[in-house]
Amino acid sequence: MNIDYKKNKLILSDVRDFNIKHIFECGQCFRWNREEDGTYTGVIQNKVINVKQNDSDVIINNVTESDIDLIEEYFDLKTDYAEIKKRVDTDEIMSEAIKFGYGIRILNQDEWETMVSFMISANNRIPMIKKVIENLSAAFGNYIGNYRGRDYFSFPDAEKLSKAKVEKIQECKAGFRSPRIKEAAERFLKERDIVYNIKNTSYDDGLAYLKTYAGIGDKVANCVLLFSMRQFDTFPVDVWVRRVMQTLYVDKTTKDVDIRKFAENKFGEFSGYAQQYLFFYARENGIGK
DNA sequence: TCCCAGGTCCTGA
DNA sequence: TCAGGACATGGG
Repeated sequence: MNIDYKKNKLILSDVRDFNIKHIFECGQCFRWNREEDGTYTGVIQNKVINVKQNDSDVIINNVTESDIDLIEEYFDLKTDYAEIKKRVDTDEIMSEAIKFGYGIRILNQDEWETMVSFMISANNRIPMIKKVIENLSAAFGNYIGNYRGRDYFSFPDAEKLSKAKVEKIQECKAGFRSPRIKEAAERFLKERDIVYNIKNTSYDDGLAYLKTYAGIGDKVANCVLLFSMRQFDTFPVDVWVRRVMQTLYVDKTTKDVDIRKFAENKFGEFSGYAQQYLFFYARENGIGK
């Protein structure tokens, strides 16, 4: 892969194991939207970024040259996905799932944003989760600018949310999660360093810590660990993963935590990648539904 | 009207 | 420990 910079664009050429639909629609992120021309626009930190793909060329629009490191980190460009696929390709089911979602990459997202986003995901639908996050950003984030006729806002920081009235959070349609979001913001302000250090600590310690937040249970904690803390030996189990696992691997009575442990045992340090291939495969094909 | 959604929390055995 | 219900909100 090569990276060139030209006029607000980063051009990645000869990119392998990279597909924008797979990356942005495999359920790991909520702020990327497909444009009419097939490109995706989203927000990273305080930047609006548009991503276009032509086969093995990927064009990252609306950036400066100094954003190279950020982009490499965010899109996990230094990870060898060919190797990961080899390690996760344990049976025919996984082969099928990997073939289907061949261009999935696990994004390296911000811890705070991921914590709140997945708190919102509890007992909610993906379109609604996206809407609530957009509402919160518009209400409490900073205005970034207009891009292709739409206004964009940064994800609200903890300070702003900690000061917000619960009713105002509720107006963003966060429902019963509203007081939990405010509480999490208050705590995060004091414990920011602990949270940002979880990527350097053990999976077990990180999991235990995250679950002490109201609104973060086993599933959400594992998503946060996987999508923002580079803990890849975790296998979050949601309704889709539960269905596909119960259909294809374990019996119908197996509980979520036991499904997770079964998979973590099977896929080891690559569990998170396996989970993403399976989630995308199950959801796009309605497996178990 | 009822059911359910990338769950979590609380309660009562 | 563990099943069962509540929880905001909106779409099917």
